[in-house]
Amino acid sequence: MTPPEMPAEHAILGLLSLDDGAGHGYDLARHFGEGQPLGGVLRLEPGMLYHHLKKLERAGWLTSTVEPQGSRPPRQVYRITDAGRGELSRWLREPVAHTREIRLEFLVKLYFARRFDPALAARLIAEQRETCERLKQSLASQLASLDAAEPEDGQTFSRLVLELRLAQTRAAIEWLDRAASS
Amino acid sequence: MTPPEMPAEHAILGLLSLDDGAGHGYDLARHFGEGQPLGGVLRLEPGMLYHHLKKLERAGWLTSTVEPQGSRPPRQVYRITDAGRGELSRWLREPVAHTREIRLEFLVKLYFARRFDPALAARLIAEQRETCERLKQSLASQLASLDAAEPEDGQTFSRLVLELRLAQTRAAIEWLDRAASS
DNA sequence: GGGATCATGTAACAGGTTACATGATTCA
DNA sequence: TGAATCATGTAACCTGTTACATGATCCC
Repeated sequence: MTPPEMPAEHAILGLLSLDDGAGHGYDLARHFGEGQPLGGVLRLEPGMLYHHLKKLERAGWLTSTVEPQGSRPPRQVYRITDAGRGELSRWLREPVAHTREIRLEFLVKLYFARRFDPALAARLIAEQRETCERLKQSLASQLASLDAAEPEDGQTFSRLVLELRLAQTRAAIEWLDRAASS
Repeated sequence: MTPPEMPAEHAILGLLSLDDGAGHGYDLARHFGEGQPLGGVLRLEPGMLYHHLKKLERAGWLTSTVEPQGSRPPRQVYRITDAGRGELSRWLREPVAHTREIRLEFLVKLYFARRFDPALAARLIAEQRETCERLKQSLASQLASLDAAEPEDGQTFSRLVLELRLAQTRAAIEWLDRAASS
């Protein structure tokens, strides 16, 4: 489970959890459109949304029932399970491992953490900051050992790569500090 | 062709172009391993590499011939075509559209631009800087219009999203400025 | 009557990841 | 004898994108 951790599926769990634990596809879809705060971070087309709902049900994190609507087409109503709530809160407590995941997955975590509980959001931000700080140290030491070795072909390029990562990580840390005080 | 532009395939074109225009899969694979400068940016498993080689041949950017080796297994030798060289140089002159693409695609472009011609690298960096600068202005104005509107629910979160993008874009610009002078 | 909205999907395709298959040869 | 290297791939699986299919109802 190290690589992606699927932010889309956790976002669905989060929305259902905020919304009394239940909802249907069409309703959830609105949150992932333009103009919506979540839509500014994570775009989800209807096709993928329905796909994720089925996957979450297979995983035991949702259950579904059909609700006839009379005139309207019947709704497939999904309800989050205890296992689903457990998975959601586990996910909300873990910072992301890589700087590149901050743009998408961390922002989604932050969105829900803030809505659930400001203290949870504060802890998440603090732990993400620590993770980034460790990464920064690691990158800095890699840079130092590059400088210590004798100059090789391609060494200038490798330094540029490390410097870019370092710059992005530093920017993330500064942003996290501002995020902590809002 | 707007979204990905497949850096892996252009990297293969670039390697062949540097290496007298021809090479075989196993040989190319070494450049994408650990310790190699390109491998620090773009990891390519053998399976995907051979897949890309066939795709590039279908596109007319490579041709292939079989070279028997006597004792060793025969090699499939790929040679870059004029169309392939054209595509490569087109790609090398275009900056990437989004900040998130700098980490992978722009770095690959930069790697080859530097090896082909320092002047090409300098132009690429300058154009990428302009693209980032335009992005920065756009983000800044989006932020300003958010602040001008009356406070809504979720507006704080949307501001955080924009501030993160702005911070990452600013960091990229500063890095590009350092890259220009090395 | 015609378009937007409600509501749920399927199909086709593109791309990536991991693991495995094959089989000879060179080297410790 | 056994591991690493040379050399090329296939298979299964997952994620994601785009477009389309269906059919009713509400509102102008």
